[in-house]
Amino acid sequence: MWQEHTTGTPAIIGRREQIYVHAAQLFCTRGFAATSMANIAEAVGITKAGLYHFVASKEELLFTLMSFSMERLEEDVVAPAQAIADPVERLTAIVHGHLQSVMQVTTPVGNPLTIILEETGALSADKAAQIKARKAAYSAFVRGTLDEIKANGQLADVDTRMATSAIMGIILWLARWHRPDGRLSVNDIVDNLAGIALRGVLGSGPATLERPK
Amino acid sequence: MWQEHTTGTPAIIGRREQIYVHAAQLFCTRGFAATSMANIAEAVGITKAGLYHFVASKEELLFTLMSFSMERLEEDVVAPAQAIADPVERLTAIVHGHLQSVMQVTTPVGNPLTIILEETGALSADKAAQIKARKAAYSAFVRGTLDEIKANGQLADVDTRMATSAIMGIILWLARWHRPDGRLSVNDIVDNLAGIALRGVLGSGPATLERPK
DNA sequence: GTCTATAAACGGATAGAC
DNA sequence: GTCTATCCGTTTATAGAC
Repeated sequence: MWQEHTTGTPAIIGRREQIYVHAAQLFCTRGFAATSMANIAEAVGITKAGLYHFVASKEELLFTLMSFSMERLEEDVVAPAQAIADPVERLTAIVHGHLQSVMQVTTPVGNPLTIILEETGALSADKAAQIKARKAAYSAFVRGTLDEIKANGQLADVDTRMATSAIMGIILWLARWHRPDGRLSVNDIVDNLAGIALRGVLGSGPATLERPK
Repeated sequence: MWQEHTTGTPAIIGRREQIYVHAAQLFCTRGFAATSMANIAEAVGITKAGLYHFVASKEELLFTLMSFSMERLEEDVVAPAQAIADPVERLTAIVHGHLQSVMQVTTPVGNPLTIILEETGALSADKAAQIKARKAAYSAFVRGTLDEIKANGQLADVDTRMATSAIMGIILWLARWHRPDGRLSVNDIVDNLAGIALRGVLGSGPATLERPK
């Protein structure tokens, strides 16, 4: 589906794929509500009516993109990590995998597929519930792994919900700001951020930090 | 300006303040583009035309809120931290201060003043440039502090831009998910997240982390 | 599959009465 | 300071020709 993934041979992608790529970029840049179907049609190079030959509605288009995004996360990040028994190793795989996944598609507007996942407010109640449930399952997977690490005495003295939030924050913020023309390589960015996240949540002795007075 | 700040005596706040509070909450929940002036008027309890007696335009309303939000950050977080000479102490104050600031206004939709700062795309070019410049100044302040820490050999082996991003991600993600009815106290959340952020970026010996194969 | 044309509703913003 | 009424551009979505 994603144009950037095609390599070598000239990209031959159908109208449907073109629509998804351009819609995701526009939703990401301007936001869902500020993007009109006419904007998307123009980006693709067809008319608004032509666009409706492929998609039933603007909302269905967003839902399709969100579902695809969650599918990538589940298949590319969660599934491989689930095969890892050791929780510290598993957490390392999750953090690196999710960061890699975010960096894999680098557009001038960040990572559209990750960013549009925050537009659940634009979906009808039942569609929003579906996406939220899949997000909650991912979050529970991360927290469960942190719980195991804590049970093994390998976690820093932190609440596992807070640790999950911190890790998510680091990853999702990357998706917002990263641009393909950056100074650092993909691997450098992943290593830096994963290092900070893992060092932050994993215990390395009883070194506690003081709050400022 | 902010309703939650009033204590003791019954809150007597003017129309203008009511408008700001409700607009910020709506912009935060639905997004700027998805919020109509009629929505805001209804929340305040006046008509759309009545609303225009107080605000010149929808965009000016957003800009006012964003400017106020940056003012709070600069006065409540940056200014006190600038008085601290030691860079590690200063970073600790910044992280705790910013987290406290985010937690100070806790609505059922997170922290509106922080979240609406991501709507610069809805502003005209010159207004957007003003807000972006103030954000960049804050970011440079954090990174400069990290540079000093690195020069003192007290930073983990990370790029200071990446460390800034990680810290921001942790704080901004909190602003998105936190709800006032939570299980943990404000201090617990601040301490947990600040601990993770500081432990992540500060060096505690040459303990490097390996990437998964 | 893509177009022109158009329906029906909603958006920001204003005029002018009270 | 708040209202009713209204202007006018834009929006989602559809009808129907080619």
